[in-house]
Amino acid sequence: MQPILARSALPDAPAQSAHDRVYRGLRQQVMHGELTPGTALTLRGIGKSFGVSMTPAREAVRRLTAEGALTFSASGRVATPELNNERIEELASIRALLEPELGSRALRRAHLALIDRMESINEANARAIRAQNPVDYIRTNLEFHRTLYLRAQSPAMLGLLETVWLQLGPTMRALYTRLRRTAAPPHHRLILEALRAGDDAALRLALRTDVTQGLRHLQV
Amino acid sequence: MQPILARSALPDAPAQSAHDRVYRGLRQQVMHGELTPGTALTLRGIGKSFGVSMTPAREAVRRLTAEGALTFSASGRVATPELNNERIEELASIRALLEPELGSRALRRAHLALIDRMESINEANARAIRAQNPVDYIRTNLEFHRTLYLRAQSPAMLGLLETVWLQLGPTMRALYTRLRRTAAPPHHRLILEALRAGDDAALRLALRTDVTQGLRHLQV
DNA sequence: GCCTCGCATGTGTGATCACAATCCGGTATG
DNA sequence: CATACCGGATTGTGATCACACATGCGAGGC
Repeated sequence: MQPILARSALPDAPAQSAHDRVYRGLRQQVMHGELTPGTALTLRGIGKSFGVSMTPAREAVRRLTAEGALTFSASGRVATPELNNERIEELASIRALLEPELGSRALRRAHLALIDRMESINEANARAIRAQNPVDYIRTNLEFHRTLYLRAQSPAMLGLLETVWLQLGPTMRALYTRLRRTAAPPHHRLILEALRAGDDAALRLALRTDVTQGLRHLQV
Repeated sequence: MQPILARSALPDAPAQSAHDRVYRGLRQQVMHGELTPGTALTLRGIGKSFGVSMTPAREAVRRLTAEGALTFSASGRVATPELNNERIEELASIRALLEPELGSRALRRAHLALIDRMESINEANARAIRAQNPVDYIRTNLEFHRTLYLRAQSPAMLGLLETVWLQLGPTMRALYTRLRRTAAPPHHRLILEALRAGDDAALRLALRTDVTQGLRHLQV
């Protein structure tokens, strides 16, 4: 069964140029944790794997480094970021700040169909866990949150949040393989219950703990 | 007298390549309100004004559009963003979310020298108002806030905030010329007082009102 | 006088190239 | 056996070019 995917927020619309295809492709690889921290990339390599020259690859990389999805070494070499604990905690606290706010804004507009959709994504998330598939797990987990936040009608805030997700992508992948979850994240149920009850305070709390819980047990 | 300027947070350090010079130059022009909303730019024009070819200009523009400092029209034309009221309010609410948090984090580490520095920047801000100089006004105003937030030791959060400032740059310029302030922003005094008193709640409130006040009276 | 069509100009895009810096092998040396 | 060194291969950078397309101005028609 095909999971229902909510469209991403940042890249607004169609716009199919070569560098844009490369950008979206790389962005997805990073955000969904297909790359582990410290993975080295080369412009020529990126270009070849997307069937384009260096020029569009360079532009895509510029965009992604601007969003923190990739880092430049001093000599201009590009790689996925290796975050220290301090930075991870800071990014987690930003999530803990933004996500309850987005959830709260979405709450007023959340109708039953949305909750059903989230429920279905959450089941796909549980399947990914059973299948020990880290990429699917990360993807469906973010999908779950994004589906809610899209209802907040706050594109700028969602864009900022996706930037944070992007920075955490490779780290989340490394984290996942380290602790090998076997059960679904318990807070997703709480989020859904709070949504159904229309309880703002409970929703904020559930989102906050879901975010901090996932990243707390990390010792790099 | 030369105002004391706190270094920006995002572009970490030295790194002097051609595209980086262009990036920093454009970024400053946008953030400080040297460009009004809707100003059209061309890659060749940018390149010429910085003495480089199109290539570095293109990369700088990509970075800046990724941060929301510039927008692409459908045909790839680049211009400073023209924000609608909805977007302005959203960005203001993001500032109202992030800035009290950053201020609160800085409060614990704020010593007297920092407050003195902010006082001095605030005087420069008042001078810019008397001189009817919008760019200096915006620059010193942001400098005032950034000087405080740098103490929060939260580079990722400050980076996100600067992205928001960047998006608001041209709009703040347009706003400034519309309402022609004649007095210093009243909330800066409250911020300084809360800092001196070490009062977290008062500081959060003062920052929040300073941010929302400045952008509330805007009807585009 | 106003609108429409068409062409000249301007503009972004992507490919290619030359170049300098960096990295990474192996080899020689202590 | 470990370490320093050297040279070839790899990599990012910036310039330049050809091309397709959008834009806008001017001429012609209504």
